[in-house]
Amino acid sequence: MELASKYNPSEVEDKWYQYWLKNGFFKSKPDGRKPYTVVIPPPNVTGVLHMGHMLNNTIQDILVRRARMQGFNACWVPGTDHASIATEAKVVNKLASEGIKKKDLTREQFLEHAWDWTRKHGGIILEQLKKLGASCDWDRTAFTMDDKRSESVLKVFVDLYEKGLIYRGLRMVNWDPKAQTVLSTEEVIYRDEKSKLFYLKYYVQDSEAVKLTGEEGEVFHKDEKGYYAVVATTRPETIMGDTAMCINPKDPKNQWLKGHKVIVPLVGRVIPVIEDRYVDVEFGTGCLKVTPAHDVNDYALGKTHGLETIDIFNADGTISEAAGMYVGQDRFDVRKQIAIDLDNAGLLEKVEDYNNKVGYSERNQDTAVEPRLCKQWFLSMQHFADIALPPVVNGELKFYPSKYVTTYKNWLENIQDWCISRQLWWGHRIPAYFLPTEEGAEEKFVVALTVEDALAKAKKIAGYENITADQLVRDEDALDTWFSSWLWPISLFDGINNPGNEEINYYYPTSDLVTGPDIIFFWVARMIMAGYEYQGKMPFRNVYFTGIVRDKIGRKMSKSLGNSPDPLDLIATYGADGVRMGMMLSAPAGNDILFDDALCEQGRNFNNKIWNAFRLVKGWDVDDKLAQPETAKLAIKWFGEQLNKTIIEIDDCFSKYRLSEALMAVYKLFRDEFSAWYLEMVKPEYQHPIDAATLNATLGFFESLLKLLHPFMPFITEELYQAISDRDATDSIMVAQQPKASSFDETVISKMEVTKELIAGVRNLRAEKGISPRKEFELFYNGNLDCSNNALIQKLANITSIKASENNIDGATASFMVGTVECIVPLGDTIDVEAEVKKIEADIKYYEGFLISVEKKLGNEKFVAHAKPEVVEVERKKKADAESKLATLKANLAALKK
RNA sequence: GGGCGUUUAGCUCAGCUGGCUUAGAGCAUCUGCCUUACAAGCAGAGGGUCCUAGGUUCGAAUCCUAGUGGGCCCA
Repeated sequence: MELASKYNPSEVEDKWYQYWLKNGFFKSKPDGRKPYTVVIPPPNVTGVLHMGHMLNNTIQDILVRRARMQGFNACWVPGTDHASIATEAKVVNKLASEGIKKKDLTREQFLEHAWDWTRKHGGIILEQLKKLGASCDWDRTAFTMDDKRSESVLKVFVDLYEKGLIYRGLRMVNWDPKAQTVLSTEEVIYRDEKSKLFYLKYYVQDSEAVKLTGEEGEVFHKDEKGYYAVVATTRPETIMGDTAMCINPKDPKNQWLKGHKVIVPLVGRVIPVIEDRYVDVEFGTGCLKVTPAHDVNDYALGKTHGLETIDIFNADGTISEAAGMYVGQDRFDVRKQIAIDLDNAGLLEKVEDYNNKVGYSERNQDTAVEPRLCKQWFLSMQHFADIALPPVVNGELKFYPSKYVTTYKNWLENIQDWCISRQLWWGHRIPAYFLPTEEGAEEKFVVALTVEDALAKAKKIAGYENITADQLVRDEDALDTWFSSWLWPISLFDGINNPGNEEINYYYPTSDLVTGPDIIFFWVARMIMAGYEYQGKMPFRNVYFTGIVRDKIGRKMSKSLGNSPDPLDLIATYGADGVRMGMMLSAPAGNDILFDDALCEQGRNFNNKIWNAFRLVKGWDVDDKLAQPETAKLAIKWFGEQLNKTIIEIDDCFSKYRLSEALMAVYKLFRDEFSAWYLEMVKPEYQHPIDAATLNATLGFFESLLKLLHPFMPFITEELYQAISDRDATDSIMVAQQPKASSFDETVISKMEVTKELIAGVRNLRAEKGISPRKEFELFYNGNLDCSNNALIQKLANITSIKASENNIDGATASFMVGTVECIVPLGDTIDVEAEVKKIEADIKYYEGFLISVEKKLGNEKFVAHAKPEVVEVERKKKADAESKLATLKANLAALKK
């Protein structure tokens, strides 16, 4: 059968994926082998496959496929994440487009819509991953809100509450006014923003009583209405919530304000001037307005100084009744309006441009986060920091690249309690039940897995002995999505509900986690915490942090920029193998990858190279009676050693998670050593048969190469593995074993390097002189040449004989150096003396320069005295070699000039 | 503002414990070639102030100090 000269991935990829699925090669169940476990970072149910997923899952698949081929029981567990804020937002928007408002629905009705959404979109990414070749055990596909995972989450909540680690507290939290939910500190993104600094006048109430100190550095303001203080703020709309003004007790500018009261501009409220060292003397005027309900630091000041808190915002970011003015208007509209009103009232001293950082919601990136006082559920984190820090710091659990250990350490050493409640319906509803209480009395609640348990617990509370189930009101809020994700490596094996079961014992701790550094706190750190808390062991042994996929000019890929290619289009164009290779070639761990279609093109081209090498080998006819030529014996011996050497190199790269280097090693092995050299060495003459021994050895090498390539390029390697010889129905490359090597013969390889150099020298000469490769030459040499590969030199350089140089070779010659050996080719009358002289002179110049640098070293007594003897010896050898080369070159030059 | 990486060819990066033939790879570029597996290919070539300035050392891309540019994390 005639094979096309170009490889067509689209014809083979689906076929082999179906074959793998049909034969259950992706499935894993506990057995006597060692496990190799990876849990997928669950993609959002709202998402579609993007380049980040491509990179991340390609890496996971490479690791998993390789482990499987090393005899491990490889298990890659797929799944998706319910992503409460993002999904709820999408569902709300979808309903809005149908004219349905969330508040018109009951919780149950809304959740029905959300589940519909999830059923419709949730599996899309996983289906797309199959196109990439992902070898996940699909029977294990999980969802963070399926029954087992939900039960695990609620159990853990109850358990941590009973351990006293979960508490309810009134705190200043980050509020997303669009999603109308609280966020954790990690979900706030700070961005630089050009804004304005407003300088507001706060008149002193008893202006007549003001006594200036007259000290140096004093700054006061006075106009016809009396003395006033100036407060600089970026948020003038919050003055309705001001309950104090604060100065630094040591600030000479403002000593005169001590003990006075000032009047909030426009509002007219009289507030005290308090003193606290917290105030930055250098910022603005040194006078700080204190709004305890709307700023974390102000809240702390309010607590210390016993200030009133006035909450002037509604949940949606509009001004509340409590503010007394601008009620119902949006916070940013009010900022503009109040500046005008203040100015008109003569209460605005000045406005300056100012750069500051504003926090935005991670999920609604157009929405500025509002600090807000709320009662929320928190998880105490100190305990978790204490158990999660040591294993990473002492290297028991490894990060690749290791620089992230520092990031991790810094975070854990400055840990803050984790706000785990969200004012959302889509998610795990908090298993807490409130008891009826008097108006204004402190809230009472119980935490329990079921209403029955809750009732039993409630009845034990004094005064509630006769409470009934319908009097219990379950908390409306849901848990932060990460509160389920952090259990992922345990809950996937049902280790929370069913501790010590066969699967958790076998698969846990998992082996490698592959994820982005952006979720090191959200997810990685918290999984480590949960791992030690609930299993007493690390959740994974190694974490591989990928880089961020950017476009070729370094911009992050995003929907709004439209600079992200559709991964499925790429696969259609270059083949999954081509795309996988393109991504991996330039993706060292932790480094961002600047993605360019050209990378995939390189991948596709390499696929084609493999395909054509196969076409060549497949095209040979075998003749059993044919004796094996000397050249083939030499080639086979050498390539066997070269293969072993590269296998060791690849093993080393994988052990350090240097995947792109491992791929580069196997790429060069296939393209340069195997295709460019080995195949040329063993290739029979055109239309001649090959001997059986050489063909078998070649097919064996080819198969080894395919196995080495398989983790990177699963489809083409299966296609060729199946085509290279007849296989049983279940003999797949993906369950074959990787070739192993423990040693190699370096002398065989270095001898061949000299041989290759010599052949290249002859080929170069031909190219330079424009002499056909078909014209045969004799070759003479001067010096100590190892002749064991001469047969190969003759074959590949088209040389009739190789002889030690006699003194006089008839006619003109051309020569080149291989190491210290001079190679001479008689050229008859074709030589260009002038060009040859030029070339030799350039060589002489180089070696003279080199010799000087070496002699400088050796002439330095201190070098000879201090350096290690081996090092000195190497320098002496360099010197001798250079001198010998120079002697030869100079002799040639003299002969040419004669 | 605090902390942590990073800075090597046009681009992306190796370069480990200081010495490895006066600095490497892949890609890109340029020049030849439609040579019989492969033009999605082959054979060559060019391309460097190893960010700067000091220091340590017989010897620095490599170690130290300060700084520049750029990045990330935290506040």
